[in-house]
Amino acid sequence: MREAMKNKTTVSGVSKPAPSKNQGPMTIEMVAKEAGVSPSTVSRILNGTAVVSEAKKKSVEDAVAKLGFVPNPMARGLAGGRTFSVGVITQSMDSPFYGPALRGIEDTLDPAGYSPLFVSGNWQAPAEARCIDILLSRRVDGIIVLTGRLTDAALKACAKKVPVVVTGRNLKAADLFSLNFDNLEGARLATWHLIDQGHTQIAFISGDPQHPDAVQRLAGYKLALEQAGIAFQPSLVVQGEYNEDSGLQAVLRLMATQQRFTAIFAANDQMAVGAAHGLLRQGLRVPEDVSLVGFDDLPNSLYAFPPLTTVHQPAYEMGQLAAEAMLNLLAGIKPQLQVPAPRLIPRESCRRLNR
Amino acid sequence: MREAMKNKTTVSGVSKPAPSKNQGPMTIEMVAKEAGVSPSTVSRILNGTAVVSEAKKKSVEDAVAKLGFVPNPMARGLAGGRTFSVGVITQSMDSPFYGPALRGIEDTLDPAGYSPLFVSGNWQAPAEARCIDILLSRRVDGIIVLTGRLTDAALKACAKKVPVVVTGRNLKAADLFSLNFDNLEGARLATWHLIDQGHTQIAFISGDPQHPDAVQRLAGYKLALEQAGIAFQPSLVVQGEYNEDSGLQAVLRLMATQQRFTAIFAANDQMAVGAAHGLLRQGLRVPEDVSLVGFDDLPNSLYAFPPLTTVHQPAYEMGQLAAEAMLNLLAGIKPQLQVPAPRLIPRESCRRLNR
DNA sequence: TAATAATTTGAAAGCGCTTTCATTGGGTGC
DNA sequence: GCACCCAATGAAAGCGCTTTCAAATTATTA
Repeated sequence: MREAMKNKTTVSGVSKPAPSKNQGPMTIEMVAKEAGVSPSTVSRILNGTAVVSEAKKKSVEDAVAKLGFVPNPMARGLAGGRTFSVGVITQSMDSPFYGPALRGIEDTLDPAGYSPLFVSGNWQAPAEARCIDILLSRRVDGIIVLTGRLTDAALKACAKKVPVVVTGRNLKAADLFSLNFDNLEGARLATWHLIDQGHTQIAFISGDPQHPDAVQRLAGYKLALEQAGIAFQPSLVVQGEYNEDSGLQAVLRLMATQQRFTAIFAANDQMAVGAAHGLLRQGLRVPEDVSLVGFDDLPNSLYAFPPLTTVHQPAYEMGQLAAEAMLNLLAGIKPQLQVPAPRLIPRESCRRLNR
Repeated sequence: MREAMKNKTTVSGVSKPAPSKNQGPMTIEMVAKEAGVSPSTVSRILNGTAVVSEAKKKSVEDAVAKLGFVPNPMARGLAGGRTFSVGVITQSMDSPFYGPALRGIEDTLDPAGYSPLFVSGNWQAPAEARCIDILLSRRVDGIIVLTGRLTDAALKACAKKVPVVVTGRNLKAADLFSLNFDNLEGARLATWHLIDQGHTQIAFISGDPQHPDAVQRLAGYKLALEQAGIAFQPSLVVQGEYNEDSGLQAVLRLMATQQRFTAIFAANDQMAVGAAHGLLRQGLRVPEDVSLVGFDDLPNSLYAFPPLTTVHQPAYEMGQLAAEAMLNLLAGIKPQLQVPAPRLIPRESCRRLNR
């Protein structure tokens, strides 16, 4: 079997376009002629839109293979009203956290014949709204929103026009599916891990309270404390902004208050890494002097110093799930998907407190 | 205004014919009517394709604004043969190195009215070839290839069909522009920095030699050595694979050889971080016992432990430049762009050797 | 076997836009 | 004032595909 000959659109080799008097781009009509049927029939076979006799089906498939025909998505889009593309609103193309989710989306959409269209909202509601406009103007068949700051109402309004899948929320509406990771439980787990190791003075570096997950994670922290019968101390909570530097600053502020603590739970890994630097700068070692737990399990956290104990958030799988949900929605099926439960990943940034 | 009626493009539902004349998607014809001109004129004004009287121009613009008209890209694509989208082949959506480049591309393309279409090649030539096929089948107006493993010939072949911009290479062809970062000079700089601090026994963790930049960086290392009159010792070179773990393994192998060295230059930051872990595991401190230099200046390297001395590679700017070059190519202009020179970023992972 | 229903198939009408081509009014030159 | 040219505009022909709609074919029933 010569694979090489099969596909003339391929670029991988030095493969020149076939010598045949390949006039301009290939059309469905040429396939029809080759197969000895009408263009309508070819279209029907290509899309599985109607029953066609086996014989014709075979001959069309042969013709398609022989000519290496690929339908023009523009024409398809124009005529059929579908573009086979789904918009994805992420916060930043290079976010260490959303990156894997994007990959999951791509990997899931691709085999289904859909292409993702990524746009960045940069953590700003107006920018995200603009993203939606751009995507709608590109006539995407659906939109996946990775968290973000849009109001629930805006999302529901969007879902009136195209199917929407959103992560990090809990809302229900027609043509709108939401996937939510259990941030509260994750944070509870993280805090509990520290408590379990004998810590009672646990500081918390929170994220921006504008962010629903930040709120949830704070709640999880409090819940664990409560379950352990430890009084919540507001002065042990310092706010960061989900990035490294803010974690570092948070630690500095925390230490300036003279508060005593033996452990820190940071609401995400980036802040935890920043915190580790802050501690070090103050002459404190992790985990000898202070235990540290993060949240997210970024790929990098395994190589943090020391390797960071954290709560695994399955970003790649979330991407896959979101894409799958979108495919369901697009197919008119109600998605029945569930996000994996949070899992604590113990590494070397914590130590058991011995009194 | 009833939103519910508007959405006839929805895929999931059975689209009903518009109840009233005015409903359904807006078309250029409606704008034409509103402005009292012909559709052709509207098109010409929208695209700036021909001279039109000021008066009509004004009235069309008003009509567009009033109706909130947005041209259907499918129709535009079909009729005009352009999609206003450019394909971008990256290696992985979540690569810490290419991420910023993607952002640069997005930021540059967007204001010009182009949308990027990102696809991942996963460091495999066949996958990249498939990416090209996908992009071509989507009828992108041009393709930006971020490094990758395709052969030069394949790229040139691709450039016969659409304009191509590629990073990490040096090739010339019609409708093909390449942007190359000076990896050799960067590596020379890094090595020289160590030499300058008194190191003479400098190990090198190389990247996969399949990779042109890996080869260049090795050459830069050798060049610096030569310039300093230090003999190149093959046994001080160990190969990694551009990821953290391979850096760690490389250090382990290096130490197993009993080779003496006071510094390591890793061909990228990820391997440098891995190397730091490997050294630590062997009881060696950075920089007290071994100085360490990386390459790339990943956002994260500032928060490595210790903050990593590295060679800054302007990924975001590279993305911008690539996009700009593509816009030039698309406009029929020959790009005259240049990549910024490598810059050493001294941080805390090196120390001066005092004898 | 005639008549009707069911199944395939092809012809043709768009989808919304760009672009060629022809037309309309002026200017211009003599 | 007439032939001629140029700029501005509109009519109409696609771009390549999907999807009616109706025709052609085959299966079923009386």
